[in-house]
Amino acid sequence: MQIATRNQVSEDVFLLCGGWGFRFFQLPDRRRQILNFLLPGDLFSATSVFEERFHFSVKALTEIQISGMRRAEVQARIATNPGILTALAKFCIAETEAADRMQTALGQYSAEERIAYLLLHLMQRIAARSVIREQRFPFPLRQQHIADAVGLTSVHVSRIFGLFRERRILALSEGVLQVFNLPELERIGLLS
Amino acid sequence: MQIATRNQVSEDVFLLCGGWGFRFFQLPDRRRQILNFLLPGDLFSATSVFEERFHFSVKALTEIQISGMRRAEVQARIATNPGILTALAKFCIAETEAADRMQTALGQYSAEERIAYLLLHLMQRIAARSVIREQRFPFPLRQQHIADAVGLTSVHVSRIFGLFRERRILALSEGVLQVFNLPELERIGLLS
DNA sequence: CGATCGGTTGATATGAATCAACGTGCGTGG
DNA sequence: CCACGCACGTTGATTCATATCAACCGATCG
Repeated sequence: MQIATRNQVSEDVFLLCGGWGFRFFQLPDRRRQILNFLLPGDLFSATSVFEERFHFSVKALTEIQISGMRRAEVQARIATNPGILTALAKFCIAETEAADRMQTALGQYSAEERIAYLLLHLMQRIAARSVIREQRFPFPLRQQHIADAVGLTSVHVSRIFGLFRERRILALSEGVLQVFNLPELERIGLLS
Repeated sequence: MQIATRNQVSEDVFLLCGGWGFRFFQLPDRRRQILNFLLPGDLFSATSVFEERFHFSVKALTEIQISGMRRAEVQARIATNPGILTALAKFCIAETEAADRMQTALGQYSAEERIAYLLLHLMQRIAARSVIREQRFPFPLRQQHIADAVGLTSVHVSRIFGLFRERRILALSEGVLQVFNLPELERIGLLS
Protein backbone atom coordinates (compact mmCIF):
# COMPACT_ATOMS: atom_id res chain seq x y z
CA MET A 1 0.00 0.00 0.00
CA GLN A 2 1.43 3.36 -1.03
CA ILE A 3 1.80 5.72 1.91
CA ALA A 4 3.63 8.67 0.40
CA THR A 5 4.64 9.75 -3.07
CA ARG A 6 7.65 11.66 -4.36
CA ASN A 7 7.05 15.41 -4.67
CA GLN A 8 3.95 15.23 -2.51
CA VAL A 9 3.68 18.21 -0.17
CA SER A 10 2.97 17.52 3.48
CA GLU A 11 2.85 19.68 6.57
CA ASP A 12 3.51 16.66 8.73
CA VAL A 13 6.59 14.74 9.77
CA PHE A 14 5.86 11.03 9.92
CA LEU A 15 6.96 8.36 12.32
CA LEU A 16 6.38 4.66 11.79
CA CYS A 17 4.96 3.33 15.06
CA GLY A 18 4.21 -0.25 14.06
CA GLY A 19 4.75 -2.58 11.11
CA TRP A 20 7.24 -2.46 8.25
CA GLY A 21 7.56 -0.15 5.26
CA PHE A 22 10.11 0.96 2.72
CA ARG A 23 11.31 4.11 1.06
CA PHE A 24 11.97 3.98 -2.69
CA PHE A 25 12.40 5.71 -6.05
CA GLN A 26 10.31 4.55 -8.97
CA LEU A 27 11.81 4.99 -12.45
CA PRO A 28 9.69 5.72 -15.53
CA ASP A 29 10.23 2.17 -16.81
CA ARG A 30 9.55 -0.77 -14.49
CA ARG A 31 12.72 -0.33 -12.39
CA ARG A 32 12.62 0.80 -8.80
CA GLN A 33 15.26 1.21 -6.10
CA ILE A 34 14.37 0.49 -2.50
CA LEU A 35 16.41 2.99 -0.50
CA ASN A 36 15.84 1.45 2.91
CA PHE A 37 13.35 -0.42 5.04
CA LEU A 38 11.41 1.33 7.78
CA LEU A 39 10.96 -0.37 11.14
CA PRO A 40 8.92 0.70 14.16
CA GLY A 41 10.37 3.86 15.65
CA ASP A 42 11.80 5.14 12.38
CA LEU A 43 11.09 8.54 10.97
CA PHE A 44 10.40 8.26 7.25
CA SER A 45 13.49 10.44 6.93
CA ALA A 46 15.38 12.75 9.25
CA THR A 47 15.47 15.42 6.56
CA SER A 48 11.67 15.52 6.32
CA VAL A 49 11.72 17.69 9.44
CA PHE A 50 13.00 20.48 7.19
CA GLU A 51 11.59 19.50 3.78
CA GLU A 52 8.04 20.38 2.91
CA ARG A 53 7.82 17.78 0.17
CA PHE A 54 8.93 14.17 0.04
CA HIS A 55 11.85 13.50 -2.27
CA PHE A 56 11.00 9.76 -2.18
CA SER A 57 7.98 7.46 -2.07
CA VAL A 58 6.96 5.14 0.75
CA LYS A 59 5.02 1.88 0.76
CA ALA A 60 3.85 -0.39 3.55
CA LEU A 61 5.10 -3.95 3.67
CA THR A 62 2.74 -5.11 6.44
CA GLU A 63 -0.13 -3.54 8.31
CA ILE A 64 1.33 -0.36 9.77
CA GLN A 65 0.64 2.39 12.23
CA ILE A 66 2.01 5.83 11.51
CA SER A 67 1.92 8.99 13.50
CA GLY A 68 2.17 12.47 12.02
CA MET A 69 3.45 15.58 13.80
CA ARG A 70 3.09 19.10 12.47
CA ARG A 71 6.40 20.13 10.97
CA ALA A 72 6.11 23.68 12.30
CA GLU A 73 5.54 22.32 15.76
CA VAL A 74 8.51 19.96 15.58
CA GLN A 75 10.72 22.83 14.48
CA ALA A 76 9.44 25.02 17.32
CA ARG A 77 10.18 22.26 19.81
CA ILE A 78 13.72 21.94 18.51
CA ALA A 79 14.30 25.63 19.20
CA THR A 80 13.19 25.33 22.81
CA ASN A 81 14.38 21.82 23.64
CA PRO A 82 17.90 21.00 22.46
CA GLY A 83 17.43 17.33 23.38
CA ILE A 84 15.16 16.90 20.39
CA LEU A 85 17.81 18.21 18.06
CA THR A 86 20.33 15.79 19.53
CA ALA A 87 17.95 12.88 19.00
CA LEU A 88 17.26 14.01 15.45
CA ALA A 89 20.98 14.37 14.76
CA LYS A 90 21.58 10.87 16.07
CA PHE A 91 18.92 9.45 13.78
CA CYS A 92 20.33 11.43 10.86
CA ILE A 93 23.83 10.11 11.49
CA ALA A 94 22.62 6.52 11.53
CA GLU A 95 20.66 7.10 8.34
CA THR A 96 23.59 8.72 6.57
CA GLU A 97 26.08 6.06 7.59
CA ALA A 98 23.67 3.31 6.52
CA ALA A 99 23.27 5.04 3.14
CA ASP A 100 27.04 5.29 2.70
CA ARG A 101 27.48 1.60 3.49
CA MET A 102 24.69 0.59 1.17
CA GLN A 103 26.20 2.70 -1.59
CA THR A 104 29.43 0.80 -1.06
CA ALA A 105 27.62 -2.51 -1.18
CA LEU A 106 25.88 -1.59 -4.43
CA GLY A 107 29.04 -0.28 -6.04
CA GLN A 108 31.54 -2.91 -4.92
CA TYR A 109 29.93 -6.08 -3.57
CA SER A 110 29.00 -9.27 -5.43
CA ALA A 111 25.45 -10.60 -5.31
CA GLU A 112 26.18 -12.88 -2.34
CA GLU A 113 27.92 -10.11 -0.46
CA ARG A 114 25.12 -7.63 -1.06
CA ILE A 115 22.40 -9.99 0.13
CA ALA A 116 24.41 -11.07 3.17
CA TYR A 117 25.08 -7.44 4.01
CA LEU A 118 21.43 -6.46 3.71
CA LEU A 119 20.32 -9.35 5.91
CA LEU A 120 22.92 -8.62 8.59
CA HIS A 121 21.99 -4.96 8.68
CA LEU A 122 18.30 -5.76 8.96
CA MET A 123 18.90 -8.44 11.60
CA GLN A 124 20.75 -5.94 13.71
CA ARG A 125 17.91 -3.44 13.45
CA ILE A 126 15.27 -6.07 14.18
CA ALA A 127 17.21 -7.33 17.19
CA ALA A 128 17.35 -3.80 18.57
CA ARG A 129 13.54 -3.78 18.65
CA SER A 130 12.59 -7.21 19.93
CA VAL A 131 14.13 -10.19 21.63
CA ILE A 132 15.41 -12.80 19.17
CA ARG A 133 15.47 -16.44 20.20
CA GLU A 134 17.38 -19.11 18.29
CA GLN A 135 18.35 -16.66 15.57
CA ARG A 136 14.82 -16.54 14.19
CA PHE A 137 13.95 -13.08 12.85
CA PRO A 138 10.52 -11.85 11.79
CA PHE A 139 11.06 -11.00 8.14
CA PRO A 140 8.15 -9.88 5.97
CA LEU A 141 10.15 -9.09 2.79
CA ARG A 142 9.50 -10.93 -0.47
CA GLN A 143 12.49 -11.82 -2.64
CA GLN A 144 11.42 -9.07 -5.02
CA HIS A 145 11.95 -6.49 -2.26
CA ILE A 146 15.42 -7.80 -1.60
CA ALA A 147 16.13 -7.70 -5.31
CA ASP A 148 14.98 -4.07 -5.60
CA ALA A 149 17.04 -3.10 -2.57
CA VAL A 150 20.33 -4.64 -3.67
CA GLY A 151 20.02 -4.13 -7.44
CA LEU A 152 19.53 -7.73 -8.59
CA THR A 153 16.68 -9.63 -10.22
CA SER A 154 14.38 -11.72 -8.06
CA VAL A 155 15.46 -14.78 -10.04
CA HIS A 156 19.04 -14.24 -9.04
CA VAL A 157 18.07 -13.55 -5.43
CA SER A 158 16.27 -16.88 -5.40
CA ARG A 159 19.42 -18.65 -6.63
CA ILE A 160 21.56 -17.03 -3.95
CA PHE A 161 19.08 -17.99 -1.25
CA GLY A 162 19.19 -21.50 -2.66
CA LEU A 163 22.97 -21.51 -2.21
CA PHE A 164 22.74 -20.14 1.32
CA ARG A 165 20.18 -22.80 2.21
CA GLU A 166 22.29 -25.55 0.66
CA ARG A 167 25.34 -24.39 2.62
CA ARG A 168 23.32 -24.39 5.86
CA ILE A 169 23.88 -20.67 6.35
CA LEU A 170 20.24 -19.62 6.62
CA ALA A 171 16.70 -20.34 5.49
CA LEU A 172 13.81 -18.02 4.79
CA SER A 173 10.20 -19.09 4.84
CA GLU A 174 6.80 -17.97 6.02
CA GLY A 175 7.99 -14.58 7.13
CA VAL A 176 10.78 -15.93 9.31
CA LEU A 177 14.50 -15.69 8.60
CA GLN A 178 16.44 -18.35 10.44
CA VAL A 179 20.22 -18.08 10.61
CA PHE A 180 22.18 -21.29 11.18
CA ASN A 181 25.72 -20.07 10.61
CA LEU A 182 26.11 -16.47 11.63
CA PRO A 183 29.93 -16.35 11.44
CA GLU A 184 29.82 -17.53 7.85
CA LEU A 185 27.14 -14.97 6.96
CA GLU A 186 29.30 -12.28 8.53
CA ARG A 187 32.37 -13.49 6.68
CA ILE A 188 30.46 -12.99 3.45
CA GLY A 189 28.65 -9.75 4.17
CA LEU A 190 30.81 -7.82 6.63
CA LEU A 191 33.64 -6.76 4.37
CA SER A 192 34.64 -3.59 6.12
CA MET B 1 46.67 13.09 -0.54
CA GLN B 2 44.75 11.60 2.38
CA ILE B 3 43.03 14.30 4.46
CA ALA B 4 40.93 12.25 6.88
CA THR B 5 40.63 8.61 7.81
CA ARG B 6 37.67 6.51 8.91
CA ASN B 7 37.33 6.26 12.71
CA GLN B 8 39.68 9.16 13.25
CA VAL B 9 38.55 11.40 16.09
CA SER B 10 38.42 15.13 15.48
CA GLU B 11 37.17 18.07 17.47
CA ASP B 12 36.78 20.08 14.30
CA VAL B 13 34.14 20.33 11.61
CA PHE B 14 35.76 20.78 8.21
CA LEU B 15 34.82 22.89 5.26
CA LEU B 16 36.48 22.65 1.86
CA CYS B 17 37.28 26.22 0.81
CA GLY B 18 39.17 25.57 -2.41
CA GLY B 19 40.05 22.66 -4.67
CA TRP B 20 38.46 19.24 -5.08
CA GLY B 21 38.35 16.20 -2.82
CA PHE B 22 36.36 13.05 -2.32
CA ARG B 23 34.84 11.04 0.46
CA PHE B 24 35.25 7.24 0.31
CA PHE B 25 35.27 3.84 2.00
CA GLN B 26 38.28 1.60 1.54
CA LEU B 27 37.67 -2.15 1.70
CA PRO B 28 40.26 -4.60 3.08
CA ASP B 29 41.00 -5.85 -0.45
CA ARG B 30 41.78 -3.35 -3.19
CA ARG B 31 38.19 -2.16 -3.68
CA ARG B 32 37.06 1.29 -2.70
CA GLN B 33 33.81 3.19 -3.10
CA ILE B 34 33.88 6.92 -3.69
CA LEU B 35 30.80 8.24 -1.89
CA ASN B 36 30.85 11.73 -3.35
CA PHE B 37 33.09 14.48 -4.58
CA LEU B 38 33.73 17.57 -2.49
CA LEU B 39 33.72 20.97 -4.15
CA PRO B 40 34.55 24.40 -2.71
CA GLY B 41 31.98 25.37 -0.10
CA ASP B 42 31.16 21.79 0.91
CA LEU B 43 31.31 20.52 4.42
CA PHE B 44 32.97 17.11 4.47
CA SER B 45 29.62 15.93 5.77
CA ALA B 46 26.66 17.62 7.41
CA THR B 47 26.56 14.92 10.06
CA SER B 48 30.13 15.65 11.16
CA VAL B 49 28.71 18.60 13.11
CA PHE B 50 27.37 16.01 15.57
CA GLU B 51 29.83 13.11 15.13
CA GLU B 52 33.12 13.15 16.95
CA ARG B 53 34.73 10.66 14.60
CA PHE B 54 34.69 10.36 10.82
CA HIS B 55 32.76 7.38 9.51
CA PHE B 56 34.49 7.80 6.13
CA SER B 57 37.86 8.77 4.70
CA VAL B 58 38.69 11.84 2.61
CA LYS B 59 41.34 12.45 -0.03
CA ALA B 60 42.30 15.53 -2.02
CA LEU B 61 42.04 15.44 -5.80
CA THR B 62 43.81 18.75 -6.40
CA GLU B 63 45.58 21.27 -4.23
CA ILE B 64 43.02 22.17 -1.60
CA GLN B 65 42.28 24.65 1.15
CA ILE B 66 40.30 23.48 4.12
CA SER B 67 39.03 25.34 7.13
CA GLY B 68 38.26 23.74 10.48
CA MET B 69 35.81 25.03 13.07
CA ARG B 70 35.57 23.73 16.63
CA ARG B 71 32.60 21.39 16.81
CA ALA B 72 31.59 22.63 20.25
CA GLU B 73 31.57 26.17 18.95
CA VAL B 74 29.49 25.30 15.91
CA GLN B 75 26.96 23.58 18.14
CA ALA B 76 26.84 26.57 20.48
CA ARG B 77 26.22 28.87 17.53
CA ILE B 78 23.35 26.71 16.35
CA ALA B 79 21.66 27.10 19.71
CA THR B 80 21.84 30.90 19.58
CA ASN B 81 21.43 31.49 15.85
CA PRO B 82 18.68 29.46 14.18
CA GLY B 83 19.83 30.57 10.73
CA ILE B 84 22.85 28.31 11.03
CA LEU B 85 20.65 25.31 11.70
CA THR B 86 18.56 26.16 8.66
CA ALA B 87 21.66 26.34 6.49
CA LEU B 88 22.94 23.07 7.90
CA ALA B 89 19.57 21.43 7.31
CA LYS B 90 19.59 22.63 3.71
CA PHE B 91 23.04 21.17 3.13
CA CYS B 92 21.98 17.93 4.80
CA ILE B 93 18.90 17.66 2.60
CA ALA B 94 20.95 18.12 -0.57
CA GLU B 95 23.45 15.54 0.62
CA THR B 96 20.77 13.01 1.49
CA GLU B 97 18.89 13.43 -1.74
CA ALA B 98 22.12 13.12 -3.73
CA ALA B 99 22.93 9.91 -1.83
CA ASP B 100 19.48 8.49 -2.55
CA ARG B 101 19.83 9.26 -6.25
CA MET B 102 23.29 7.78 -6.40
CA GLN B 103 22.07 4.65 -4.65
CA THR B 104 19.41 4.38 -7.35
CA ALA B 105 21.99 4.85 -10.07
CA LEU B 106 24.22 2.13 -8.61
CA GLY B 107 21.37 -0.28 -8.12
CA GLN B 108 19.43 0.24 -11.33
CA TYR B 109 21.40 2.05 -14.02
CA SER B 110 23.57 0.61 -16.79
CA ALA B 111 27.19 1.68 -17.16
CA GLU B 112 26.34 4.44 -19.65
CA GLU B 113 23.51 5.72 -17.50
CA ARG B 114 25.63 5.79 -14.36
CA ILE B 115 28.45 7.72 -15.97
CA ALA B 116 26.08 10.16 -17.66
CA TYR B 117 24.29 10.68 -14.36
CA LEU B 118 27.50 11.30 -12.46
CA LEU B 119 28.72 13.80 -15.04
CA LEU B 120 25.42 15.70 -15.11
CA HIS B 121 25.30 15.91 -11.35
CA LEU B 122 28.88 17.16 -11.16
CA MET B 123 28.33 19.64 -14.01
CA GLN B 124 25.40 21.10 -12.16
CA ARG B 125 27.45 21.53 -9.00
CA ILE B 126 30.41 23.00 -10.88
CA ALA B 127 28.15 25.43 -12.73
CA ALA B 128 26.73 26.61 -9.39
CA ARG B 129 30.26 27.68 -8.40
CA SER B 130 31.68 29.28 -11.51
CA VAL B 131 30.58 30.62 -14.84
CA ILE B 132 30.72 28.00 -17.59
CA ARG B 133 31.35 29.09 -21.16
CA GLU B 134 30.79 26.83 -24.16
CA GLN B 135 29.95 23.89 -21.96
CA ARG B 136 33.55 23.46 -20.84
CA PHE B 137 33.81 22.29 -17.25
CA PRO B 138 36.95 22.11 -15.12
CA PHE B 139 37.18 18.42 -14.31
CA PRO B 140 40.16 17.05 -12.38
CA LEU B 141 38.92 13.45 -12.02
CA ARG B 142 40.84 10.52 -13.50
CA GLN B 143 38.87 7.69 -15.07
CA GLN B 144 39.78 5.58 -12.05
CA HIS B 145 37.89 8.02 -9.80
CA ILE B 146 34.82 7.80 -11.99
CA ALA B 147 35.12 4.01 -11.94
CA ASP B 148 35.31 3.92 -8.14
CA ALA B 149 32.35 6.28 -7.83
CA VAL B 150 29.98 4.39 -10.14
CA GLY B 151 31.11 0.83 -9.43
CA LEU B 152 32.82 -0.03 -12.73
CA THR B 153 36.38 -0.79 -13.77
CA SER B 154 38.51 1.97 -15.25
CA VAL B 155 38.82 -0.12 -18.42
CA HIS B 156 35.09 -0.10 -18.88
CA VAL B 157 34.86 3.61 -18.08
CA SER B 158 37.39 4.21 -20.83
CA ARG B 159 35.26 2.27 -23.31
CA ILE B 160 32.13 4.24 -22.41
CA PHE B 161 33.99 7.53 -22.78
CA GLY B 162 35.15 6.27 -26.16
CA LEU B 163 31.55 5.70 -27.15
CA PHE B 164 30.47 9.12 -25.91
CA ARG B 165 33.30 10.74 -27.84
CA GLU B 166 32.47 8.78 -30.99
CA ARG B 167 28.84 9.82 -30.74
CA ARG B 168 29.85 13.48 -30.32
CA ILE B 169 28.24 13.69 -26.90
CA LEU B 170 31.28 14.86 -24.95
CA ALA B 171 35.04 14.72 -24.68
CA LEU B 172 37.31 14.70 -21.67
CA SER B 173 40.93 15.74 -21.76
CA GLU B 174 43.49 17.73 -19.85
CA GLY B 175 41.23 18.37 -16.92
CA VAL B 176 38.40 19.78 -19.03
CA LEU B 177 35.08 18.13 -19.73
CA GLN B 178 33.48 19.49 -22.88
CA VAL B 179 29.86 18.66 -23.61
CA PHE B 180 28.72 18.80 -27.24
CA ASN B 181 25.27 17.28 -26.96
CA LEU B 182 23.70 18.05 -23.63
CA PRO B 183 20.17 16.86 -24.50
CA GLU B 184 21.52 13.47 -25.48
CA LEU B 185 23.57 13.23 -22.28
CA GLU B 186 20.45 14.10 -20.30
CA ARG B 187 18.39 11.55 -22.19
CA ILE B 188 20.87 8.91 -21.09
CA GLY B 189 21.52 9.96 -17.53
CA LEU B 190 18.38 11.73 -16.33
CA LEU B 191 16.05 8.77 -15.93
CA SER B 192 13.84 10.07 -13.19
C1' DC C 1 66.94 7.44 -20.92
C1' DG C 2 64.21 4.33 -18.42
C1' DA C 3 60.22 4.25 -15.35
C1' DT C 4 55.75 5.30 -14.15
C1' DC C 5 51.01 6.88 -14.90
C1' DG C 6 46.84 7.34 -17.42
C1' DG C 7 44.38 5.91 -21.14
C1' DT C 8 43.15 2.78 -25.14
C1' DT C 9 42.21 -1.52 -27.40
C1' DG C 10 41.62 -6.58 -28.18
C1' DA C 11 40.59 -11.34 -26.58
C1' DT C 12 38.43 -13.98 -23.38
C1' DA C 13 35.97 -15.15 -19.05
C1' DT C 14 32.25 -14.75 -15.90
C1' DG C 15 28.41 -13.05 -13.08
C1' DA C 16 24.02 -11.76 -13.51
C1' DA C 17 19.97 -10.93 -16.65
C1' DT C 18 16.57 -12.74 -19.46
C1' DC C 19 13.29 -15.97 -21.13
C1' DA C 20 10.62 -19.74 -20.20
C1' DA C 21 8.45 -23.46 -17.86
C1' DC C 22 6.66 -25.37 -13.77
C1' DG C 23 4.91 -26.07 -8.81
C1' DT C 24 2.49 -24.68 -4.90
C1' DG C 25 -0.58 -22.25 -2.00
C1' DC C 26 -4.27 -19.14 -1.68
C1' DG C 27 -8.16 -16.26 -2.49
C1' DT C 28 -12.17 -15.59 -5.08
C1' DG C 29 -16.11 -16.15 -7.80
C1' DG C 30 -19.07 -19.56 -9.93
C1' DC D 1 -17.06 -26.96 -2.87
C1' DC D 2 -14.64 -26.66 -6.85
C1' DA D 3 -12.10 -24.32 -10.59
C1' DC D 4 -9.59 -20.85 -11.90
C1' DG D 5 -6.33 -17.18 -11.69
C1' DC D 6 -2.58 -15.09 -9.50
C1' DA D 7 1.50 -14.30 -6.53
C1' DC D 8 5.67 -16.26 -5.22
C1' DG D 9 9.44 -19.10 -5.64
C1' DT D 10 12.38 -22.47 -8.17
C1' DT D 11 15.04 -24.25 -11.95
C1' DG D 12 17.15 -24.72 -16.65
C1' DA D 13 18.95 -22.72 -21.02
C1' DT D 14 20.76 -19.00 -23.12
C1' DT D 15 22.32 -14.22 -23.71
C1' DC D 16 24.53 -10.08 -22.47
C1' DA D 17 27.05 -6.61 -19.83
C1' DT D 18 30.92 -5.97 -17.55
C1' DA D 19 35.34 -7.83 -15.62
C1' DT D 20 39.74 -9.59 -16.36
C1' DC D 21 44.08 -10.16 -18.57
C1' DA D 22 47.32 -8.39 -21.55
C1' DA D 23 49.67 -5.51 -24.74
C1' DC D 24 50.67 -1.04 -26.19
C1' DC D 25 51.06 4.23 -26.58
C1' DG D 26 52.13 8.91 -25.29
C1' DA D 27 53.27 12.13 -21.82
C1' DT D 28 55.82 13.30 -17.93
C1' DC D 29 59.51 13.17 -14.79
C1' DG D 30 63.48 11.84 -12.18
